[in-house]
Formats: sequence, structure tokens, C-alpha cells
Amino acid sequence: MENQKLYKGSLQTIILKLLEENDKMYGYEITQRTKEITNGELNITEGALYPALHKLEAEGTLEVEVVSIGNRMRKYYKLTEQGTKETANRLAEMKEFLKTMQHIVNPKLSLE
Amino acid sequence: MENQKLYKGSLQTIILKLLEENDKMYGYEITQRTKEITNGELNITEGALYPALHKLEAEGTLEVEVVSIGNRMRKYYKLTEQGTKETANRLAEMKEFLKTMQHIVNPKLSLE
DNA sequence: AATGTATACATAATTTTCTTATGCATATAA
DNA sequence: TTATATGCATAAGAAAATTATGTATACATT
Repeated sequence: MENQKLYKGSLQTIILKLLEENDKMYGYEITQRTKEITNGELNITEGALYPALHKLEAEGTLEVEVVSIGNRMRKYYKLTEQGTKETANRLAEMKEFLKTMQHIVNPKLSLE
Repeated sequence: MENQKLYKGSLQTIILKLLEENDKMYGYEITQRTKEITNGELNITEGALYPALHKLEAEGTLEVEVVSIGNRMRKYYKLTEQGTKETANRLAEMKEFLKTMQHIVNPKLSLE
């Protein structure tokens, strides 16, 4: 959990990937799901999450639907059509990045 | 080359890994070696490299040796004893990070 | 009744880490 | 003489985070 800084720059891609899998999610749900699938390693802070969601929405990558749950509010986010294409690009870049970093830190295992 | 932002936070680890393999290197050499081993994908800019080297030196992770090559100057950097331990930690964190990101972007292939 | 934890949103101040631009200087090739 | 390569450095600005704070409801514990 001290290697949080390595995740710098990856947050948007993580959000997009989760939304590709789950159709629609709200902010708090994204933080919890991320904690689960990373076994507690990655804790997305609210100060990082909400500005990121707002930015993706402003760019037209995500669209939002506000829902009342009892007396609480939820803002569900989902990929727009444009967002779906964008997600494919981001994931391709992420895979390229991971491959390159693997090659750097573990050159013996990277057969290529 | 448009996914440079994914490398945010990884620069120090990359430098340390190269120095673990090469004993001593100078700044310009690090940029060139990195370009080579990443097939041109990662271009470390001078504005990022030199401040990073100075910081690692100030922390006692690297030590420097200035050498004159003809009329030019080179500053060779190498790991200190403390830096060698630090490098092992950073590499372990990097591997954990890569594993986690693989799991997120490619859950089907991550058998674990 | 009070306190802590969980759910759910948000933003502001600050820090870290880059990019971009600029500067100095030598060497070599077009 | 102009461009490219080698080699260092820093300053201004942008991006993306951390940390701290705020509002509000709900439930469990002391």
C-alpha cells in the first residue's frame, strides 16, 4: 500500500475498465469494487475519484444518471458510445505499458 | 508514445533497475538505454530525468562521480549500499503493481 | 445519549511528478 | 552554416494525485 504512487496516471483507465464490465456504477461502488479486486492494495481516495469522474463526464466519455436511494443520492455513471471506443484505446495503451514495464523489470522472462 | 502518462511514478524505479544491472551510468546514457529497451516507446525527458537523479542522490540512494571526457563532462551515478536495498523494495512494489494491474485489465488471464 | 463506522456526495489547499521551454557548451555531419 | 548528437541544468506550468474538510443519512456500539 506504499506503492500507491505507481498507480498515478492509471485511475481513469481503471474506472473505464470497471464500467466496461459493469454497465453502470456509482462512485462509492467503484472504490469498494477496486478495493475488493486488488485485495485491499489499491484504495481510491474520494479526492482523486470524484474529480476524475467529473472530468470523464465533461469530456463525453461518461454519462450520469442521478438516483434517489431512500434519502441518499447516488450518481450512476456509464460509458457513452464515444466512451466505449475510448476505453478500448485506453486498455490497449495500458497493456502496452504493462508489457514494456515487465520487460524492464524482468527482462529474462520477457521473451521478445 | 501517447501513453506517457501511465509511466508517471515509474521513473525512479526504472532508473534504479538500470543501475542495478549496469553498475554505473550517466544521465544521457540512461535516456538512450531506456529508448532502446522500450523500442522507442518511452522517452525520458531531461526535465524529468535530472531532477529525479538529484533527488535520489540527495536521499542517499545514489552517489555520483564526475568524469571529464575530452572537454565534456559526465556525471556517473551508481547505487549506494542503501540504494541497493531500496532498489529491491522498489522492484518488489513494481512487480506487485504490475500483477494487480494485469488482474484488473485482464481478469480472465490472471489465474490467482 | 454519544461515539464510531459505513454510505454517498463534493471541493479546496497542497504536493508530487511530469511536460515544455530554455540555456550553456562541445563535436560532427550535411 | 545548419542540423543533429552529446551532455549537463533549471524554470514555468500542467496534470493528477494526497490530505483535509464539509454535508448528510443510517446503523451499531458503548
